Amino acid sequence: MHALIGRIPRGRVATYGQLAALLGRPRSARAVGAALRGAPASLPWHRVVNARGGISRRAHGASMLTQRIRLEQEGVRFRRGRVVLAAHRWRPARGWRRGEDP
DNA sequence: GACTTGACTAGAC
DNA sequence: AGTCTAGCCAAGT
Repeated sequence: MHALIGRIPRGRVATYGQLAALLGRPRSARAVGAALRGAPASLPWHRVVNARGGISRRAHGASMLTQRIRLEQEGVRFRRGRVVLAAHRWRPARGWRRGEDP
């Protein structure tokens, strides 16, 4: 999971559902967020957004703004408060991860 | 090991 | 366009 998120390149974003699917659990998008909750600051957690490209709110409300700012600093463009997924969605190559394959 | 929670999503209204 | 609802299932209690 962490390894996967760590592979998201600068200036790109991935959705919770997308990451879940890449892990072979297409219905576990929420678990991705839950795992992110206690993730180390070293992870580019800010590159994970919801299916619409928006920043999901969490319990403390804060840090949503931080996420947007960090993304903008990486060159990610926003349109009406959402990431332009068409331009920034991460498209990982197939078969990069230690031998897995659907 | 049952019970609740929720950084999700897709579909309906 | 926004809001609600119902499935979902890994993490936390």
